[in-house]
Amino acid sequence: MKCSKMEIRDLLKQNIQTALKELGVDLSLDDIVVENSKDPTHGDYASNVALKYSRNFQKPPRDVANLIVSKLDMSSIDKVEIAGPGFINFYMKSDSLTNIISRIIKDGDDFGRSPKKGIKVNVEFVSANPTGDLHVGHARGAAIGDAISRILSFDGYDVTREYYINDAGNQIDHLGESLIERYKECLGLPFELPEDGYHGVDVKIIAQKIREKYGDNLLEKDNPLEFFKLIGQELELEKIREDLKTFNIVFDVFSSEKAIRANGAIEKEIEFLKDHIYEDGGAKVLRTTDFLDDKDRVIVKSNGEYTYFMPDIVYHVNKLSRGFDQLIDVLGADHHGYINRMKSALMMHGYKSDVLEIELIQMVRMMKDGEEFKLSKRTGNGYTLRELCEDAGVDAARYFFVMRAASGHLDFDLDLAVKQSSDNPVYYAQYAHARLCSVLKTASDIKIDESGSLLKEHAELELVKKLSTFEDIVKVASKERAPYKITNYIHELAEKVHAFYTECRVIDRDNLEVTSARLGLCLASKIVLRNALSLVGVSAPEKM
RNA sequence: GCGCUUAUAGCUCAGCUGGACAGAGCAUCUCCCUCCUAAGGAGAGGGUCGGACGUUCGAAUCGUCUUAAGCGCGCCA
Repeated sequence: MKCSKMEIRDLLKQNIQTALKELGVDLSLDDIVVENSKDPTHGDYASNVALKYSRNFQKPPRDVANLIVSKLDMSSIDKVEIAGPGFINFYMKSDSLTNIISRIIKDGDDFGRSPKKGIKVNVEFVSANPTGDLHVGHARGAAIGDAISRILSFDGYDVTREYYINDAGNQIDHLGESLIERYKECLGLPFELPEDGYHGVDVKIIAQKIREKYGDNLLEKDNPLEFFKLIGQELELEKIREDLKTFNIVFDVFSSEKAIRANGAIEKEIEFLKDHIYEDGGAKVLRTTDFLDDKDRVIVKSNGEYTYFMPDIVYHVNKLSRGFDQLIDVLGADHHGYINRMKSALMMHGYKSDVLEIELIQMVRMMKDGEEFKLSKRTGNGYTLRELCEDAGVDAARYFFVMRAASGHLDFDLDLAVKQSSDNPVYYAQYAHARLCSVLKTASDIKIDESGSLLKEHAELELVKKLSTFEDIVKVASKERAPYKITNYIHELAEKVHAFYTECRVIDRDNLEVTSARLGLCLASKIVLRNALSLVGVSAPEKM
């Protein structure tokens, strides 16, 4: 038997590579494609090398395929077929497929995890202004940002989750002003909410809290606005932190714009960039068109104020100065115009354009009874993350947000998310896990066979094959920053588990050998399902 | 006007970076619990991959053009 440390696909690639070498063609492993056959009549694995490189041989693809096949090492292969225009289909010996089971059981929670790469990645997400509750748009960014972080970390990156607080802009001024008016309202004084202030009930609640905590005389302070700004923001942030915590997300770093601006950081940055800056009508403009942008960007307005872009440059430079090799910003899709200007600014610092990667998240439409809704029935305000967690549950919410490619719009079907049935993909997957746990528990007195050598039923081998692709899926999801690949995988794996469960009865007291082997498969499947679910922040219940 | 994104089954989406008859899930229709959780399984119908041209042995995938939708283009954040 071959060494089991490697995936079968990689073994086949090597096998083909050496065969080609003997035929005088040198290819790297990356040039050789071996895929899991979608169609079982095409074997377990298939390769198109003969088609792809038939030119090198100046022979028809099928002849090339024959040549390659004649040089293959057949020790782990049951049979090989040449099909269609020249595909090589591999049928593996079943033990070479099933010996992954022992490896999964041995690695447990770490199955699929890559060794540390020593690469530091900063993932910035949510970064909502502390001026109100998180809404569903933030929630999708949160779910995706956190899932990306989990996946990268599992794939061996050193990940820091960061939240950027815009606490220096005039949003906070508006918050302070609104709070003062709401505070007056609490005291029974005449009040008038500022036009561009925050009119929501949540601000009123915070005003009440402030009154309860700090008393009725706050307006007599020297600078009540500063006070309300500061306290208000603190309370808002506290709320956001709590909501994120119930959403199962914990940030490593909260960065404050104010702190980053301190000590003349902006002025120093302007000095640093001076060769790329010109004046136009009293404003300072950054020549981003020298790099990737299609338009130069104002960084200092003619009235001397900074645009939003300016401190943001400082912030990104700050992040890089903290030693990160890679920055990832998870932003709403409406920020796409922002990508090239920020990259340009970083390039002025000598960074390559791809140190910063921006994941754009498309809008979420909340659907109920087949219709879109935006507002909460209870408060009349925007529908918040907190309400979503209450209505749909954290697991369903996180799964749904992540289940589609970030670049696409998402229709969030609340009815479906709440439904406890097979239509609901979250329950489908969790149920598969719970079923496995249930079997393992019922048979806890029976020894588990980890070799997999007795597995030969179709449903068993299908499941095994699915298990063996997990490591590959993780790498792809990591590379593409694509959590939805994980949920797709979860669904496929759950499918195979359910099929196996119905087709193959596991516990048979009269046939302990087969029972043991199937228990091994159950355990391995349970482990992989759990690991996959944890990558998207969804729990794997033992019982449902 | 310029730029970005999207277009695949009635609906919501995959399609592994060019391959073998385009796949799931909902929804519709059949069938399956004397047995480890039926919150499950097996099967059926449903598509000229927005349109046109091109590159290639081979295109949903790459290129150009075109149509439609969303978004961005301010000394806004």
